[in-house]
Amino acid sequence: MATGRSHRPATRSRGIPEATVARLPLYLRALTALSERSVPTVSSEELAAAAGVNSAKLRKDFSYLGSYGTRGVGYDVEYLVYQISRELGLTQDWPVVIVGIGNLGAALANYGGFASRGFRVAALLDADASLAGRLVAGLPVRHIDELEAIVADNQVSIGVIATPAGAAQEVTDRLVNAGVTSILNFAPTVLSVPDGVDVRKVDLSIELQILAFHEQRKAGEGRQEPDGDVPAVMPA
Amino acid sequence: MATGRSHRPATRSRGIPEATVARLPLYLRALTALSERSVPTVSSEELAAAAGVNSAKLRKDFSYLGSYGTRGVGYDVEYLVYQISRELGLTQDWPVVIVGIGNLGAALANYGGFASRGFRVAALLDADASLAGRLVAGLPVRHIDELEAIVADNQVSIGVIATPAGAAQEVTDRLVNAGVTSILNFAPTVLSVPDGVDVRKVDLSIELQILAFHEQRKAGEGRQEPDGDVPAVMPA
DNA sequence: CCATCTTTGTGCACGCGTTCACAAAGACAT
DNA sequence: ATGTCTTTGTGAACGCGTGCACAAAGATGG
Repeated sequence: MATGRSHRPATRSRGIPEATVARLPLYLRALTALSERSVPTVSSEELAAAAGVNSAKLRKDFSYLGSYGTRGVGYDVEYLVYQISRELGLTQDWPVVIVGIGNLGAALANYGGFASRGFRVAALLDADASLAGRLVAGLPVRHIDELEAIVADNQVSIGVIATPAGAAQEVTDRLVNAGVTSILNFAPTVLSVPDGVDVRKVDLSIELQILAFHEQRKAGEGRQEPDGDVPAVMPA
Repeated sequence: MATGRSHRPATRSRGIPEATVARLPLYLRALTALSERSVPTVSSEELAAAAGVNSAKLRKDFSYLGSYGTRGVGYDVEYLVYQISRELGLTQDWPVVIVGIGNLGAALANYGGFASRGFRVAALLDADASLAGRLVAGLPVRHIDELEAIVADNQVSIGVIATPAGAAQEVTDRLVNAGVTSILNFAPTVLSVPDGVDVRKVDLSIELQILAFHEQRKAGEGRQEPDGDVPAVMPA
């Protein structure tokens, strides 16, 4: 089994650390909000508070992009919006297909955060033929068998998987075969992909489990734990 | 403005590193799949492949929980499922409320990964009164004004926010006031919470933007980039 | 033109996370 | 019982990310 690498082991793409790249969308959102309020400039301290990060970290992040600030003044909001957008590749059009139009797929199709950032939903696909033709977010749902043609015709390079876990790998294989090189996976499965294909995973229940861990710790803070205790079930 | 800390700066809760905690749900899922296939034992190598991680990392992760493996054999699947579940606090019942029953909220309510891991949806809440009473995933949608009573009556400690960004902070304040101490936030906003309250964020569009960044890098690999060039728009 | 004040950009140190590589431990065969 | 073989558990090294703290840079006022 060719187990594809899901996420690069901290590849520093063109000198920009992965951790910084992951924060750029955060800054971009905060800056967009400032821009809509016609705020001309912003200091690292203010912007950091708005984005929920440390100001030193923010300044270091920006320093990887270049020296876009003015000492004593701060950063020009519009200019920075442009620079970050360009760096993230959001100044160009990214056609995406969403596969699996259940509740989650519909939520994604309706999500305003996509269209406003250069992402264009090229098509909604589902294996359920009875869904075909129904309008979701103004787009007709199309049958999964049209996948290859749609990807080719629209030069789609990004696919979003919102199918049940069982279908995710097959959909992935078809997407990759058709030419998709980036996949956002909402299905709770580990996907195998060839080298050169990026996969990012969003798992709804994992986050909840992490919260439960910390919540348990809070609750059991005063209480005496049996801790190293042996459970009822013993190993073979 | 009291800007609440969103995520602890790598607090090592009870000796278990945060990074390890974040991977435990991954292992748990892989182990559950093995358990369903009645596989009795599994080696770190096999399990690591199934979970999509490095085997050395997996062994080190498990070593924080204790010595649950048998050298020369591997790990007992059932035993490990139990240990990880207990560590994550999934052996107990966690009532959660979901606020904002749009497409995303409905998707979350229907998501099977919750119920199967100790999470019980105590209530679905929405500000839209016309939704009240409608059944989603077998549960009636209730009005947001019932929030405080529901949280108190069911001893809810975990809240899930799937509202539009504009409503997220107000909902958060009400949840926290009512006694919720862990929040999973799907709204694209930075939430302010008092100390002692955990917030985890899932942002649908951020992941897509990170993919776009890498995709752009792939596309522009051979091409000559102007790179440090000055854009048409100049800063003030 | 000079002094002062604000805010950036970054050198440096520290700590966490990852990975390697191997000794210890146990299973299993003879 | 003894040796071999498999696989765990972990010591140690390394690299990345974070945050402090400050010098450099520029704005602003006199």
